[in-house]
Parts: sequence; C-alpha cells; structure tokens
Amino acid sequence: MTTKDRIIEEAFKLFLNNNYEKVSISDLEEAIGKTRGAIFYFFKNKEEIFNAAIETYIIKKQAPDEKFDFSDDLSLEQFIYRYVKGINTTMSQMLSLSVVNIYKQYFSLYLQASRIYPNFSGIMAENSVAEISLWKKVITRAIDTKEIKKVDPMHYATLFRSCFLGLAFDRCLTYGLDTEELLTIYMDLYNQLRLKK
Amino acid sequence: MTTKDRIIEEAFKLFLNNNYEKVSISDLEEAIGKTRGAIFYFFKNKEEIFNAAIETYIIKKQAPDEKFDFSDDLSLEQFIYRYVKGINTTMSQMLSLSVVNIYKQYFSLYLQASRIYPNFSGIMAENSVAEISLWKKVITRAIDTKEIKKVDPMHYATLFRSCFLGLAFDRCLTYGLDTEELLTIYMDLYNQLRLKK
DNA sequence: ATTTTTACATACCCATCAGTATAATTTAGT
DNA sequence: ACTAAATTATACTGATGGGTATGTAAAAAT
Repeated sequence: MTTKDRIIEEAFKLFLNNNYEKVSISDLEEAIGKTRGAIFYFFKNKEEIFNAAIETYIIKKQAPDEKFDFSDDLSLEQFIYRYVKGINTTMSQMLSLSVVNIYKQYFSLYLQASRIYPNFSGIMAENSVAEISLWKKVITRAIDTKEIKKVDPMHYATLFRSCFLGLAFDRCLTYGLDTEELLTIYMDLYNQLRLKK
Repeated sequence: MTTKDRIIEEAFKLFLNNNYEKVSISDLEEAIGKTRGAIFYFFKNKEEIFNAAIETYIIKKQAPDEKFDFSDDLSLEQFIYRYVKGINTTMSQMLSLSVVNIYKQYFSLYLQASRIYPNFSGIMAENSVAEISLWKKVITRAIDTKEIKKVDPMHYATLFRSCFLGLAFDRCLTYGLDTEELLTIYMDLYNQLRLKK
C-alpha cells in the first residue's frame, strides 16, 4: 500500500470518528506514522484529503452495482435475502477497517460530506434513485410473475429502502443495526404481499 | 426573551448549521449581538451552551407525548394521519426558527449530540422505544377491532417508524422530506393490512 | 445615597490549528 | 558512482480558537 493510500485510509478512519474540524493534521501524522511533510506532499490541503477519503470509501462503494450482485431474474424473496446479505457484507468490510458501531459514524460522515464534498448531495441522490429503481424493477417483476399481489411498485420500493435506512438510523446510537431484525421485518412485509397458491 | 434564552436559541441555530467545533464563540457573539462577556457570564463553557441548546430544542421536544396528541381509541388510520400531521407541526416549528432543510441539519445535530451530551443515546433510545410502543399499541388495537389483518404488531410498529426516519434521511440531502409522499406510502401499506368488509 | 449585585464589554493569554519553506534523506535513472 | 527526482522531516508562521481577568455601567437592595 502506497503512502498516499495509507493517508487516505487513516484519514477516513479519523473522519469517521470525529468531525472534520476536530481531526487535525497532527492526528493524521500520528496515524500514518509520518509527518506533515509526507501529507502535504501528496495533498494540497485538508479538504483535499477529506474529499479523497469520501471518494474512495463512500462514493465508489456506494454505487449500487458495487453493493449488490443483482444477477437477473431474482424473485422478490431472493432479492430481499441478497439485499440483507449485501448490507452484512458492507458492514464486515467496515469492521475490517476496525470501525465499530458503523452506522452512527457512517451517517455522521455522510452528513459532513454533504457540506464539504462538491455535489455530494447530487451524487447520493442518484444512488438513492438507482437503488429504489432496482427495488422497483424487482417488485414489478414479482407482480408480473404472480409472486406477490398487485401493489404500487414505486411506493413499495421506497418503503423497502426507507425501512432499512430508518432502522439503521434508529439503532445507530445504541446497539447498531441488527440485520436479523431487518430481515424479519422484510419477511413480515413480504408475507403480506405474497400470493398464496 | 432573556439574554440567556437568546444565547441558547442562537446557539441552537448555529449548531444546526455547522459542526460543534466549527461554531466559534465569536460566531455566537455576532449572532446575539453581544460579546463574550455576556456569554461566559451565563455559561461556564462552550460545551454547556451546546448542551443547553440540545436540552431545550431536542430533548424536551422529543418526548413522544409532546409530539403527538394521542387521545385514546384512535384507529390505525386515524393515528397515521395524526402522526404525519405531528411531523408537519414539528417541521413548521423549526421553520419558525428560520431553519431550512430541517432534517439534514437535525440529523447532523442529533449525531453530534450523541458525542457531547451526556447519555444522549440512552435518552433517545428511550424515546424510540416509547414511540414504537405507541405504534404497537395502536396496531394491536386495530387488530382487535378487526380494522386490519392479524400481523406482528412489534414488527409493523418498527416498520412504520423506520419508514418515516428512513425517508426523512434519504431525502434530507435533496429536497427534504415530503410528508405527502410519506402519507401515500403509509396508506399503501395500510390498504394491504386493512380487512375488507 | 451608598453599597452590592447583575449584566455586560474590553483586552488579553496561551494553545492549537492549517499550511509553508526549506532542509534532509531516500530512491531511481544513467 | 553521480545526479536528479521523489519523498519525508523539521522548524516555523499567522490566524484563530476557547477561556480569563478585569473593568464598567446600570439596576437592586439597604
């Protein structure tokens, strides 16, 4: 791993745990085991470091095709399992960066990025739309194949996504998101939609 | 309005719009139109100001009985309307503090408070539990009165709350929460649960 | 009327901050 | 081996931060 990559990784971890303003260059020096000389050789200023971290660890990871392997023709039920599994995978990846209580820090960083990273809101909005339309596609097909009742695909797509986000946020201050619980809720919802044969 | 109250209000507005560390005492001086002398006469330090703002504008407003007038014997349908109306009320109150794009700033402040305000997480967790059990109560009764099908009240209570939170978070970076959309989703969900006569 | 308390303003202190200039050292190219 | 370039260390700067010490004017108390 290059020095530059190390700086980005350590910066990301620091920014996850503290506000942008609170993270000092000195903190970063200590984290990477080198001095400011190295840091400002690769980056123009603090903001650039922050943006690089956001780009590497949030923007690129957030692209829906990165997050879920959506091979075609999944039933809604299968998709739900994959979705929750994808969440679990993302969580473990974060854990490997030795980040605990992921969502709390993630949400926090997310909101900070919206202030600092250029057009962060726009990019994330696109991702949101993309993910919802993924749900929508799956739901629409599930209706066509008579897997589930006829419901408004857009509304239910939004519901599925919001449920995850909301639960993650609600729990982020305490024990963190329990994907088992999320799955249970999804299944409850799914069972109401499913067409019995 | 006393000077102390003014400090708390202006501090709250500043903390809504910027990180804790980013808000300086000088900013606050300017906002209240008085100097540090006044500020440190009423407060021991910056942290105390922050905590006072959190206490006044978040903790006290968050208590569920403050937020919703839950007179007894509401049907689930009625409760949903009340709930969304309650959200609207809270939003207008914030707007009266001339705070725009409320949820983004609110979420941001919420996460900061969890770092600074003593036991903020615990207090908010209690509120979360209280609100979910409110939903649970209403759903349970709706089942008993044959308003809706028999579903797991706890899971659906969590679903209803998470849906709101998640939608608010998802939209907070862009246009803000659209309570009309929330209501539509709630109604879609409700219609699936309702027992047809 | 005098004193005391309340409510601020002013000027200052020291620590820390992001960022720079430059020197030293390592690496790569020849 | 010598040189040039890349990389990192060191020492510094000006600005800004939270907080304090002290002064002062008005209000309240006596």
